[in-house]
Amino acid sequence: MARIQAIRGMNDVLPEQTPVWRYLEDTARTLFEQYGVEEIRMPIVEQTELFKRSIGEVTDIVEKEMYTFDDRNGDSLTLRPEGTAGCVRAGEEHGLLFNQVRRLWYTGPMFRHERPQKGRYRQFHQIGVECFGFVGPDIDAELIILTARLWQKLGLAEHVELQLNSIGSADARQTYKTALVEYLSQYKDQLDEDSQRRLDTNPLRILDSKDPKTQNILVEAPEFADYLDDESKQHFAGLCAYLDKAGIAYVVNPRLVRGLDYYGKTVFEWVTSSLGAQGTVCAGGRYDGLVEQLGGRSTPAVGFAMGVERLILMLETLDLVPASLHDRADFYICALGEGASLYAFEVAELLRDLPQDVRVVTHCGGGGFKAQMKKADKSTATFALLLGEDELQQRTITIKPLRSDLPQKSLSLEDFIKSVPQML
RNA sequence: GUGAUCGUAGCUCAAUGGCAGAGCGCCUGGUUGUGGCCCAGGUGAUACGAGUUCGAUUCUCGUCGAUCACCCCA
Repeated sequence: MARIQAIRGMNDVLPEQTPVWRYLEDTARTLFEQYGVEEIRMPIVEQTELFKRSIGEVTDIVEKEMYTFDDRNGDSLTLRPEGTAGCVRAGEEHGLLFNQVRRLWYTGPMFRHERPQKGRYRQFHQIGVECFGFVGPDIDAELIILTARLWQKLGLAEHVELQLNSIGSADARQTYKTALVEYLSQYKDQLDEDSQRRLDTNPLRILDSKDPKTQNILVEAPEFADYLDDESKQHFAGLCAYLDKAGIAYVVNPRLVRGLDYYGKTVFEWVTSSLGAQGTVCAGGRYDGLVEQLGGRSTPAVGFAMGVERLILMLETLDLVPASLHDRADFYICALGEGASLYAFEVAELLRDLPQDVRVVTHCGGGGFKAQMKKADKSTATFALLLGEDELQQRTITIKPLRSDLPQKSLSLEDFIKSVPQML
């Protein structure tokens, strides 16, 4: 009797959880509309090549974390590990990026074959925004201001910190990378194992190594700020000016780098200490080279993605989920006897006909009033409607308030329906 | 991919190399038409597979899964 289970790291979102998910999604959606950001929906599967070309061949994501398989016709396909590549592909394919500006957002599942732990799953969800065609730092600032407003709305503002950095132009990064490798190579033996490996693969990553000895060596390392190109410097200064004016606090973290190859200039992360090891809840940056790299015309771009599971985890641990989210019924209709049950359905449909989207649960499955009332209580309904022989004969409704001490009363069906708008 | 801890009822947890317990939940009754509180009764479990043993839920191994951390990342 081996039961079939969900795939490791791929979670069901149960009815108790879905209201929180919707709360987050709705809040974000409303906010995006306030900023003129349009929704786009992309497929979950893309050609493997798309991710190799955008994320970078030597990144961990591409090397060992992608769900890649051959289609029946032999094409190599991959479950998307992130949203940016697909968004660029779609925008490019449909001419959305040609000679114009765009603000786009999307949400959905992403897939990475990692070992699951708190705030990290194999199927996880992101809400992302990507903006195309804007060169200046104003759009970078706007995106950060947008996210800050989202934390405000969700009550998370006190629990997240904005970290900011500029990783400069590709040339500046290359020059710095060479200098860093040269410096670190002197101490190669003293570096931790992972950092020794990264010396060849991704030296910038060594900067945020957690190993104390490595951190010690880094104290004397060349500073990236000294290698930053003038254009990136100005861009960064411009961004900071916008943020200062908007009153948004940030920490410049010179060690902040990105795991994906396509970033340049602005990078930022919103981090929290309330989630354990997975502290990043939202991260993004500028990627001016990506569109061209994927075969399009050179187009400046900047974007970010939020980790939905991580944000929900935060809302739950910090007890910031509004209790009202779990209210899901206005009326629970109890009926005793066959005739009354038919009457109950009639009443229920009349209620649902009303213009204000009344939420009605009819009791199905029989049983006495006592059992039905228990269900009514559990249903979160504000009122129980009791229909028995008397009500059926007289075409009346007995209304019992469940969340207050007000007495129950009986009304004619017609009067009841009329009074519903005042009741809710 | 690496390491540590761990899998007992729908949920949270007990216990034992020899009949597996509780609380919550759920069902019924205490009210032939009334929820919450209370009382009584009922329901229901050792992840899967091998091994050791007279006997394994307990000991060993494997598989699957969970949790936390590393790695990586949202």
